[in-house]
Amino acid sequence: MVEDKDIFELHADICKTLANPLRLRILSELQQGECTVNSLSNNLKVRQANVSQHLSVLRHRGVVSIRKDGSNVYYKISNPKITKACNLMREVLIEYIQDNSKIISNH
Amino acid sequence: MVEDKDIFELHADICKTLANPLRLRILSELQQGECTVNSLSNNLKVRQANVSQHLSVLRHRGVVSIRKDGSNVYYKISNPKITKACNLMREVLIEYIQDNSKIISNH
DNA sequence: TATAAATATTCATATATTCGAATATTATTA
DNA sequence: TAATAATATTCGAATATATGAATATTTATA
Repeated sequence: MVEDKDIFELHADICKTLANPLRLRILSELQQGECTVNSLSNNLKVRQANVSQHLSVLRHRGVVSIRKDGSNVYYKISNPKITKACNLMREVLIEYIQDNSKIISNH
Repeated sequence: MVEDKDIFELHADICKTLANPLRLRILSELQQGECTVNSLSNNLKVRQANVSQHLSVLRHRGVVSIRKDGSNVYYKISNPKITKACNLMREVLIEYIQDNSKIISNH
């Protein structure tokens, strides 16, 4: 499948993977270090099945990887550049919000 | 609208904006410098209306901004960090592809 | 082996996105 | 002002995505 896609489609797939608030919250948790499905579920107050679904998306697109220990599955961010890219976008967002509030407060 | 959303939703919106192959191709063109709708349409071999639709998405989410000159509209990337974030993701992608081809060639 | 805990999957419904086709708007120029 | 060029918008159909509910799978332990 991956081989049939051009670089822009693959790139879009990565962005699509990040384009969900809950997946971003999960990734934000995982920036602290690896975490099990249940911990994520509890910390984020989101149903286990739902967390699991999103982790599946993240995993199949290579954004996170796993380590199994007994019946626990520990998830972690597979490439630190993912975190960097996310943080860069976060900066853009902050700047954007600040600019906007400047404009609003000028009126 | 923006004020009603939390940081993760806004972040997801940015990612969503980048999560389309054609929009990424447009942004890739715009990395060379500002460009009109028609030039983009011609360079990318995509219908003008379609390019215009995607530019509208990019603009309303603050990723690109415009400069008008007569009946021409010049589009450019509004924040260089967007480009950096895109390029970082591209690096992740390249690494991912390389790792995958290693795995494939080992079999 | 029966039970429980942790995780994953499937299905259905609701919602969002994409594109082409058609058409509208805006600005220039004959 | 009529015609043309550049750009934008609207609509509908096809496709993709997200969620909850229900259930299945896997692993550990009594």
